[in-house]
Amino acid sequence: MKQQIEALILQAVETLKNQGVLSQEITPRINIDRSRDPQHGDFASNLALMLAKQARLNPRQLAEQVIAALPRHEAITKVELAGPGFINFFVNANAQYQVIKQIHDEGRHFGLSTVGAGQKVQVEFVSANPTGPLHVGHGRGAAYGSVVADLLQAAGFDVHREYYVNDAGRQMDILATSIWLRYLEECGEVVNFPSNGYRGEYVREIAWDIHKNAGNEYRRPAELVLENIPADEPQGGDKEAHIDALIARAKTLLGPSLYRDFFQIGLNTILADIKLDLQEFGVEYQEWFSECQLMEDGSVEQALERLRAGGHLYEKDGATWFASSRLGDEKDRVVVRENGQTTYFASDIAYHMNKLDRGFDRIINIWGADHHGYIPRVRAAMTALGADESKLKVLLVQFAVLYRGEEKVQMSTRSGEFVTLRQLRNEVGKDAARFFYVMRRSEQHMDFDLKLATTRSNENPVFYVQYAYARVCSVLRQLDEKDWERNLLQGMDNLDRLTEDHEISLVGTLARYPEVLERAALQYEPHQLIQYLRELATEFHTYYNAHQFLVDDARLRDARLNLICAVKQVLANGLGLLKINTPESM
RNA sequence: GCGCUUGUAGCUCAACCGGAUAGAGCACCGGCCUUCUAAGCCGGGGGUCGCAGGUUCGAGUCCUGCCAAGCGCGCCA
Repeated sequence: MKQQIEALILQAVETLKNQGVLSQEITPRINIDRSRDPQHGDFASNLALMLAKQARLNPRQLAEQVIAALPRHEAITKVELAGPGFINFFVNANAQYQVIKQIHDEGRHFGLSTVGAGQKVQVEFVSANPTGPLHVGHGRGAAYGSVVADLLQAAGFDVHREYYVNDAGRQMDILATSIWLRYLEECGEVVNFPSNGYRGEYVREIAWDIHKNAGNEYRRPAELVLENIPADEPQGGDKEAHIDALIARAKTLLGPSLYRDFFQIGLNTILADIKLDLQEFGVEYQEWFSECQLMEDGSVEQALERLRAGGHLYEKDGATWFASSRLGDEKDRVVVRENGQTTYFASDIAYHMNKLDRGFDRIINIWGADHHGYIPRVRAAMTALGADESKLKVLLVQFAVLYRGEEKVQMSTRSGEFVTLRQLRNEVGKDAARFFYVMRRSEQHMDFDLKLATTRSNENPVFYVQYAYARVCSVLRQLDEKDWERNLLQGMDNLDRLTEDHEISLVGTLARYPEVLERAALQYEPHQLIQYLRELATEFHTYYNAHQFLVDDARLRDARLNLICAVKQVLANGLGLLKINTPESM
C-alpha cells in the first residue's frame, strides 16, 4: 500500500513538472508515514512541506496542486489536505483486509523482505576472550548480535555470523599458567596464587581434571617454580612483572610441549563451554575465527607488509608503529613491540584485511561500549589497507546492570565474582533473557531486573506477548470443543464483516509488520520489533476483551478467526525471529 | 584535560532519514470475571523532552556552548 501511494505521488510530481509547476531538476524524496491519528487518514505525506521552498509556493497551495494531479486509485477513497500542508490518504477497508489473506498465504515467510538483495554481510559478535565463561555483559552482545544478524537475514542479506577467538596473546598465557598453578596445588605443592591470575572456580576444575587424567606428570617442586620470581603486588611488588615471570617459569620448567598441553586444554575446555552456552542461548555461528591462525599462516606479516608498502609504518623506540593519527586516530599505535612480538592490534588489522579479502559488502562489528576508543584505529587500518572504511559498521552495546528487585547485583571481574550468562539463563530462562536484552536500544545503559524477568504476571512483557499467542491457541481449542468447523474460505469472503474499531486497527497493525521488520534490520534495532510485538499483543488483548470471537454467526466467526489466526502467525514470526518460544497454553 | 555514548512522566523505556495534541509498561487511584485463560481489559491523575542559544513553515530529533552520568585515552586483549 505504501509503495502504491508512493508511486501515485511520484506520478503526480511528474505531471506537475510537465505542467511547469515544478522545475525539472527537483527529485523529491517521497516520505510516507502511517498516520497516528485516524482523523488524519491511514497514510500521510509531507511532500508539499518539503518542496514548498524549491517550488516557491506556499505548502498548502502546492499540496492542493499535488492532490489535483494525483491519479485515481481504487483502494484510495479520499485524499485530504490538512494542517500546514500534509496530504492525507484514506484507504478503502477492503484493500486493507487483503493483508489477512496475505499473511495466511505467506505463513512464516510473511514479513521477509528482499531489500538486502543478497548482499554479503559479516556480523562479528561476542568474541570474548576464551579465558573464562561468558558473563551477563557478553549476554547482551550475544542476544543483540544474533538478533541483528537474523533480522538482516530476514531482510534479504546473505549473513555470515562470526566469533573471533582471541586464542593468542598474553591473556591466554596467564590462563595456562593459572591452570598449572592450580594443578600444582592439587598435587600438594604450596604456591601463592598470583593476584593477576584467573581466580575463577572453573580454573580449579580444569586443573583438577588434568590431575585426575595425568597424575603428577606436570608436577614441579614449588621451590623451583618460585625461585627468583619478583614479588607480587600484595607483597609490595609489581603484579604484571610477577605473573610474567611465572609464565616464563612455566614455559621453562615444562618445556614447550608440556606447556602447550595446558594452553590447549584450557583453551579447548573454555571454548567448548562458550560454544555450548551460546548454542543453548539460541546463538549460532557460521565460523569461529582463530587469532592464532592469523599469526601462524602469515596473515599478520602480510597485513603489516601491506601497510609498510603504503608508507604507513615507521620505527621508533625499538618498536614498529602504525601512523594511524594521519588517518583520524588520536595517536599512532604500536604494531610490533620492542620484544619483537606483534600486538593484538596487529592481529586485528590482519583480521579486518581477511574480512575485506573475503568480499563482504558490509562488515559489522558488535563490541562492548568500553571498546569505542578502538574504532578510529581500525577505520584507519582499513583505509591504509586501501579499503573503503564505510563498509565497516561498529555497533556498541552498553553494559547491563543487574538488579534483583531494588537491589543491585554486585559484580567484579577481578575477584571472579561475576554472574555468568549460564546463571542468568538458569534463573530467568532463555526467553526472558533474550527478550529483556534486546528490549532496549543497544546504546542505552540498561537495568536488567532479574526478579521482573521471572515474574509470571502482566508486569512481565515476555509473558504478556506469549500470552496473546497462547490465547489464540486457546480459542482454537475452544472451537474444537464446541465441534464447530472453521471455514477458511468463508472467513476470507467475509472479511468486510470486520467493522469494529478494534478489528480495523488490528488489521492496520498487522499490515505494518513487514515495515517494522525492515526498519529494525536496516537500523540494527531489534527493540523496534519487540516494541511492535508488545503493541500487537496489546491490541489483541483489547480486542479479546471487547468482543467474542466464537459467535453463532458462522460468517462473522470465520472472519474473526481468520483475523486472530493472522495475529497468531505474525506473533509466531516475530517471536520466532527472536528465538523466543510460542507456548500454545500457559 | 581530550574523546565516545547517554540525559524524555516517580521508575524502566519508546517516539519511524525534522511533522500534526511527545507515547507505552511499572508504580498510584477507581472500575470489569454465571460468557473464548483476569498471566487480561477499561477509565484517571502524572511532562520545563538536562540547561541556554541557534537553524526553519515546523525541533525531543539538526548545530553551538554549558551541566550531569557511564565508558575510553597501554609496546593489555
